[in-house]
Amino acid sequence: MEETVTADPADLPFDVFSKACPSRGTLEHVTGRWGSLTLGALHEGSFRFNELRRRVDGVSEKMLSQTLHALERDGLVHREAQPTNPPRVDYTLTPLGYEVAERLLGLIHLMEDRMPTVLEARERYDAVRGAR
Amino acid sequence: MEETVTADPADLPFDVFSKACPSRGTLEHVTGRWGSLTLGALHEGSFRFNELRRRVDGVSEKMLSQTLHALERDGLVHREAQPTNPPRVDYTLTPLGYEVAERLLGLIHLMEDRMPTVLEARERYDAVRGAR
DNA sequence: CGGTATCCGCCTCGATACTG
DNA sequence: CAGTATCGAGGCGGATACCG
Repeated sequence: MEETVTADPADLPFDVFSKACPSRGTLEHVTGRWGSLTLGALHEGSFRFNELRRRVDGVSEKMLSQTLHALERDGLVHREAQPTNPPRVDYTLTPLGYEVAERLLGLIHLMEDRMPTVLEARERYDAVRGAR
Repeated sequence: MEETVTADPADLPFDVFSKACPSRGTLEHVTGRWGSLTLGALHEGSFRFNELRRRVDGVSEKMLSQTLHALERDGLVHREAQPTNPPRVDYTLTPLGYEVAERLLGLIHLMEDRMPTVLEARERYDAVRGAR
């Protein structure tokens, strides 16, 4: 077993395939459109709000704020606010967030790496069905 | 075999953090609500449409169909239809789909394993801010 | 069985304006 | 700078009906 997690999945009480399981919600925060990109960015280090906003191309203030709150609540992101003027807030990953980001980035890099294959597959698919 | 990707990410032309990059779309198919669960299920083997529907608790016919089409178009899922009566269609992962599912499951299992920590973090967060 | 077509509510998301 | 408040459009997704 090359698993680094501690137990056999079948023995765990949390099964993401089950509709009611809270792990599904957290998985959605992590893998969601902005969640994945935010965690990916924070893996590189600490960011301030607007730095993050520029890094994650296309995210709105509202969605970034919402995303950060969800990730903070799940214990993946740490928010450090300094009561200065102008205010300064730094976002970093927690140890758990870092573990999650590692795996997420593995996935992201794999996707980026295999995009030529994906693009070829799309062309083939569209060539057959695209006559629509 | 540790890293199976071939190049340094910085050298690749596909950057998921860029709004216009097609890799972002594929990442969303993979990590999306139903995409991730569908790939996770198919990692266990071949499934027929309604088997999959039962396995992925809560998915509707429409969304499963839509999800499978997107994944097939991206070259992650192979669809094998037998022209029998009644019809029989089997879905399996392509080699690329299998690679992707491996990483995705790594993430999913980590999340399931760490849910106690997540749940604690939520309680702490809600205790402080929940007094709303 | 394995889907597609259509309708439609709701909730996400983006744009804008405003606050500390 | 670091957000919150509000609003309106659109698309996600469920329910239903129907086809091969």
